[in-house]
Amino acid sequence: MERRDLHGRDLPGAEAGQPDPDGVARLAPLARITLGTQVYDALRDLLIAGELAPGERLSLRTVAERLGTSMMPAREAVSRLVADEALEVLPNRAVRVPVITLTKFRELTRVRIAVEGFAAAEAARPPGPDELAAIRAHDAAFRHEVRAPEPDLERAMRANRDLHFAVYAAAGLPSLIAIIEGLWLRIGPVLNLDMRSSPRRLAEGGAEAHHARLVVALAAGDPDGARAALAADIAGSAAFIETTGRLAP
Amino acid sequence: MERRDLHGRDLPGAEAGQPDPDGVARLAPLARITLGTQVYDALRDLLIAGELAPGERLSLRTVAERLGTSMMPAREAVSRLVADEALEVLPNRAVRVPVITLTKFRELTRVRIAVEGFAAAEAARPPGPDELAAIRAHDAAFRHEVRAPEPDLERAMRANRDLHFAVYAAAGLPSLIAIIEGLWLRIGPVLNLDMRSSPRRLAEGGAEAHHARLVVALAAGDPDGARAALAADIAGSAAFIETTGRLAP
DNA sequence: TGCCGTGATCTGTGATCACACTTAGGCTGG
DNA sequence: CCAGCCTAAGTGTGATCACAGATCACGGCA
Repeated sequence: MERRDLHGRDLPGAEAGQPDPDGVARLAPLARITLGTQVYDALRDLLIAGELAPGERLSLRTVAERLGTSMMPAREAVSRLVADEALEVLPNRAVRVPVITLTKFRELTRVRIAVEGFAAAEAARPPGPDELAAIRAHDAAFRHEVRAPEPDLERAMRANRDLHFAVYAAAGLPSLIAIIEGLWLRIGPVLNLDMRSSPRRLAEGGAEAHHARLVVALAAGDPDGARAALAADIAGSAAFIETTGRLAP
Repeated sequence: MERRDLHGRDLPGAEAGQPDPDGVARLAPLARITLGTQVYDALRDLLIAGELAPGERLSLRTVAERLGTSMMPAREAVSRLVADEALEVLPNRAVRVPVITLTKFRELTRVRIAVEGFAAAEAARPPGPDELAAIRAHDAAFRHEVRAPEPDLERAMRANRDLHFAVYAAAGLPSLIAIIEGLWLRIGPVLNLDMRSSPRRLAEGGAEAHHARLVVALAAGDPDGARAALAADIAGSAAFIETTGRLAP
């Protein structure tokens, strides 16, 4: 779903099998992967997966030691996450994952509906055949996981995420994807934490139906339908989160 | 326009005049302003103002020395700006202002129209009286500056920026403002650099007329009208930039 | 018993040093 | 005269040290 998700550098393609005419020409420039970036990705995954609860405090030294590096890469990673508002520094200089208030959550939801809805609409005019195929695959994976007698929450949420970002990728606007990733980074903790606490609700929110409508609209090249379906999906999960009442006032 | 723009800490309000009953109670917590943040703000202003040309290279040591700090705050500032995609590190580890390609510019423009257009629509339902007054003031300042016999480019662009962000602030969605600031940070260099090279074009782009329509729509509580006016404004200035042909293919 | 000073400990911030790597310029050898 | 290497200056990255400020628990005073 994301440009750094492979957690490694681009394969230089130097398999050294049979010699390749102008093989060097197809060498991609090595992806710069610094320690700071690796720490950033690690913390980022923890946040999106909801493994860091809102309000939980972080320590640069602890993070550094846990990941086997010095304090410097941890510093860079944390300061980047603070810039993304995925972490915050209290006036005491303490670093923690932000506690989202109810009003802030609603605000983020409105912004998500606008931005992600726009992305879905753009994806619908029209998506390429392989993009549509990828979307359908993630949709099927999500449906299969949710309908299973023993649903694997982890896989279901990943399928949901992959489905969403496959749609956004089909919009062909990379800068929009970066924006959406920033939004997910901020709602990830509350969203996935609550989901984790009550797994079966995953199926009840109507996500399955929304996804189905979304795929149909995309395949039909119907921007407004795609936007509406995605907005309903977001609104549905947001409403569920609000019912859990775990948000600060 | 922005939460850090004052470049200083909140006045503690301790004037030590006549004693104030529970005066300590009204002390606001001091705003945390680190050196790294100050460097970040300084570079940020340079970028938005177009004083750093696309392709221009930066050196941590140079920045640090110029601002009278050690290398550390410069590192933090630059890494944050890289995270915002307002700067980029080449595979050579060199840091420079990104050169925007024509396709990238068009993509950013489409995203801007969607996001900022949404903000304008939200601002129109309806803006508070003082918000509307602020918007009108910035609009008047811009018009006055553009119509002057000897237009001050600097002031005109600042009035334009203040007008836009006053509208976005009226939408009441802080996270949306942060997103838009990130977008402006990336188009700032190309936009303001080209504007600077041909000052008089400022008046020709029709910005004045678009602003007028925008203000009317906002006052009338007409979301669609506001969105359309703002979209036309963005599209107009983008079209002008493209005609200068300074963008990389 | 309740409260406030006080110490050790831990926090983020900034400075400084070490290192691998890139780049540009001058020199040498043809 | 030109191509080649090769040194020297400059780059970002990472580690380590120093320090002011915050936190928390213990112990003594009221």
